[in-house]
Amino acid sequence: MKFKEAKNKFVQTWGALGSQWGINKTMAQIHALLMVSHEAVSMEDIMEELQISRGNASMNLRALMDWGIVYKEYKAGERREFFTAEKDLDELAVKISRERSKREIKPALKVLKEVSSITSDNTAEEKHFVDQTTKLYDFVLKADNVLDKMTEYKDNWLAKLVVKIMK
Amino acid sequence: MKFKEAKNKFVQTWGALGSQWGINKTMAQIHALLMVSHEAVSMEDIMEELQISRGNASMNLRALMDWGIVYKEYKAGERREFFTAEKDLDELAVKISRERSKREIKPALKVLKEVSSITSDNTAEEKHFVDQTTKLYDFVLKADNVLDKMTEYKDNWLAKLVVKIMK
DNA sequence: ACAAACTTTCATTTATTATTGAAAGTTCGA
DNA sequence: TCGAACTTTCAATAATAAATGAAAGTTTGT
Repeated sequence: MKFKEAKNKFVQTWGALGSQWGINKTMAQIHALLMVSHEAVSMEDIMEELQISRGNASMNLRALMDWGIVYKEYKAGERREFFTAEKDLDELAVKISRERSKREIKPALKVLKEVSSITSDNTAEEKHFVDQTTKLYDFVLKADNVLDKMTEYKDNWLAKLVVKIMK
Repeated sequence: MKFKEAKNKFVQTWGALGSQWGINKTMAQIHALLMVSHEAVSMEDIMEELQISRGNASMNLRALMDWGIVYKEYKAGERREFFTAEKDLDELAVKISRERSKREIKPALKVLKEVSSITSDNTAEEKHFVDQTTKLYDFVLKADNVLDKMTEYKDNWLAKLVVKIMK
């Protein structure tokens, strides 16, 4: 396989993977492209390589920056902006975890707490509902805490986790 | 909040969460509904509660059964089929992890291995590509192994992980 | 072997989500 | 302060994904 082909395959695969995890394809592709670029890339070049419009590039770059995993860079004497991705994988995972926790898990926890707190008539049906949603709340809370704790290690957290868990 | 309202809110929330994680809304809603039902539910009742068509219900129940997190149940003297969800959360998490690993992570790993194995000319560009995709391969492989190891505990794995990790 | 009771399939339709591109906005140098 | 070079916004459009529903399929009791 030649470099260009490999790069393209990587970008496509990363994009498809993104879709399956609820991240829009172009966003994941831009991220992939920046991850494997050895130097910062202009919006123009991103548009060209991925064959996407200016608006699309702009919006998804903004989203990636909101996630904190892509950065703007300014080059001396250049008017236009360049972009780079976070390339440290531990850091990348930490940021993605934090964002998903904040955006999705925390709000879900809030709802779980609410719905598990209804004052139930004691029908079997309602008792089961309260019981099950309470368990779910506890479970998700615990999982969220674990994630948080793991990412606190920050540096090399996955490797450290491997050590802890394998023995 | 009344029971019916709480149940509905839970089902809606679970559905929305599903979407954000790449699982279709109805599939997640059916799963939510079954999770909090104290007894097996017929297809007719699912259609009624979620206001969906027969075809939709059938297809998503099939998908949930393929994931191994919803089961068919037969009641004595009843012609129609009833459905229940896996209610043990450890078991549920294990099954979801296994499936996502099999369907998404493993294939991605295959591609990462491929693209990181190109014979690079030694341009900085190509060297960086090989380096970065190799790192990514190692990272994803390690993460997948951790997931696997964790779910091997099966019983109460999250609680055990909490113990390991917090100290 | 038939028909009632039920489930599955899949071509068509509908809903959702992503993308485009042109206009508006911004920044910077002269 | 003007205008060139660039970026952002957002209404319109296109692409994708999900849902419908009627026909085909299956199972079971008689």
